Amino acid sequence: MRYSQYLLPTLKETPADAEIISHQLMMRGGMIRKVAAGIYSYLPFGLRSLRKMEQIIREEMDKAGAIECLMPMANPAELWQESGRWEKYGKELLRFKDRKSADFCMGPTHEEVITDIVRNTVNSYRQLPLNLYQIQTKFRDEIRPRFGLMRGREFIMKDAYSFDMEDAGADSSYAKMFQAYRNIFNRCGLNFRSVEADSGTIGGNFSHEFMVLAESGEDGIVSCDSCDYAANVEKAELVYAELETPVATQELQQVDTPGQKSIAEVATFLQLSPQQLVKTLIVQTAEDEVLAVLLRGDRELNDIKLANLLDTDWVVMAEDDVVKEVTGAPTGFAGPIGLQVKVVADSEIKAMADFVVGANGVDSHYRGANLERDFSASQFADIRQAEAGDSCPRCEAGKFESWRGIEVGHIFKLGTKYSEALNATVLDDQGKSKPLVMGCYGIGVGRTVAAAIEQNHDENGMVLPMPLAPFQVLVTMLNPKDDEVREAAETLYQQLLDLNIEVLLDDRNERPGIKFKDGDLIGIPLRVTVGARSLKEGNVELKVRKSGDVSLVAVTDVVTKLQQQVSEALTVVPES
RNA sequence: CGGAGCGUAGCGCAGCCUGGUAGCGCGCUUGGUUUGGGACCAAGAUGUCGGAGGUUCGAAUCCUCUCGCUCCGACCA
Repeated sequence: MRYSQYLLPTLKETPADAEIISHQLMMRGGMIRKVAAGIYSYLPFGLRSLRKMEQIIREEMDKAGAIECLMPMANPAELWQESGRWEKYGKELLRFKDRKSADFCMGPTHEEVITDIVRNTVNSYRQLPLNLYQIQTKFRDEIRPRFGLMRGREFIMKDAYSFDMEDAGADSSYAKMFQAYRNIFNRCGLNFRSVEADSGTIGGNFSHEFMVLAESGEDGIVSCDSCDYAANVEKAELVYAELETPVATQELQQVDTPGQKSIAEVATFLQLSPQQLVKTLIVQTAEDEVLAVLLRGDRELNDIKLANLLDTDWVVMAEDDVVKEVTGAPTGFAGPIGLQVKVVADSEIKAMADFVVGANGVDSHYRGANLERDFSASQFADIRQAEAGDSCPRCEAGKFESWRGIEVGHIFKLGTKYSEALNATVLDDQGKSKPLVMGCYGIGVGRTVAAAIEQNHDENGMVLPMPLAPFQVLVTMLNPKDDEVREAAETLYQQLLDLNIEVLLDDRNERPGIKFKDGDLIGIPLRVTVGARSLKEGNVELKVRKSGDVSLVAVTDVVTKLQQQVSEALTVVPES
């Protein structure tokens, strides 16, 4: 491709509404342009990366035995009503009517449609297992789209759905996808973790997320420093070897704490550390049940664990007036002593004695509070958020390390939730009708490219890994008006094209500074500079974008060298 | 959804408080000089000041409504 005839509108300045680095660089590098909130156009340069990502996914999915298909963006309401999600999915589901006033929605995911296909086309166990996937634009009307392609409303997703007769078969389909996903992200050259995750509202009982490690990640994850356990903090289990309640040494004593509401304030006021306090949260469940939750002062509630424990869809912090009603005090002074509502305590509380709690009165706390003697909890459980330094639940010695991650893939075992709702059954070898056991597997295509930039950039611009880079080689023709320079660059360009190397020739009539700056910004992995100075000696300059290493290479050798370096950069060492 | 902020040229912004000819930088066009890290000179083009209504002799500026966008919050007990 010739730069002079291409559309690659780079920006010198950072657009005001781009918050994170990948969004800024994708805008500045002429990859995307915003059309509306959370909705983007992919310009030619960005599309090339996207297509590469898609191709890697296709190859690995095909290799794992999945089959590509394509389902519609517009879904009829009937299917969604049948699964019950027309009501349940909420405002994220973009609904509209056709000219006959029939209800439709833009597909945010395609369980309904795929299950409909399979129930109408698959009748026998002999046709299984089956894994169908598509790469399709999804629409989810997010509350708050942000970060460019990272959380858009319209976005490209690879979604796959597996169908098996038995649970064991579904496990094997899941395992294949797990490995395919590892292969995909390895091939992209990404630093990622596969972590255990909560399956959320999609349902099912087992799930892994694939997280690209990056500071800007929206998820917290922990991984063990000595075994391969890793999990989303929403899910990460905590274990305590033995929790012995220390002997109480203090009497319960009320203390005035004027205006001291937060844990930090109370701890400072009483000259104690937050670990010596117990915080009492008043929460409400989806069913409007109000209860109190106890946590060590420095810990954070994991509301997903709590919701799972209580077998409810969600829990929220109670409103101030509810807190007042339950505790008799404004928020900030709740405590377990004398409370009339159910009390659920984090297991860790068992290991505490002589702690401080709210006294359910304005500007009042208790010191020297002790379990059983002063109050009791109806249930102890793991309900707090895991943190760095916590012990690994899977191995003896390990401690958690914590990371921020960008969720680029998520795989679920669905079970029979959708097949039962949509009556997708097949006959087994006994001639008996059985619901299919399903799994579903997603990858955010655009998000993965954004995550790759998030992980691979420097102060001058993008440093995309070779497998995702829009072009492999940039040939910079320094002075197009110099015949020798022009001819040498043109020849090189042609030779690279002949070898099927993806090359962008910067033949613009611009000053060198502009070409170098743009070259750094767009981050093509290998850059050859053809200029009069080196050419006099029969050389061109080869610069590796990532390392910044520059070397003089003879014109006669450069093609071979480039070919070698491109192919090396595309070679992935397979996982053992 | 709650809170905050912003909509002025393609991009980044000033002007608004205190109403009176719509500006700056970059980019763009033309000509010339330049050509190894975002050049210089000269001459240009470009705006429903997000939209609607109101106040006023007069509104980018004041008032009301509306639409769009961005950020923050959803761990405070």
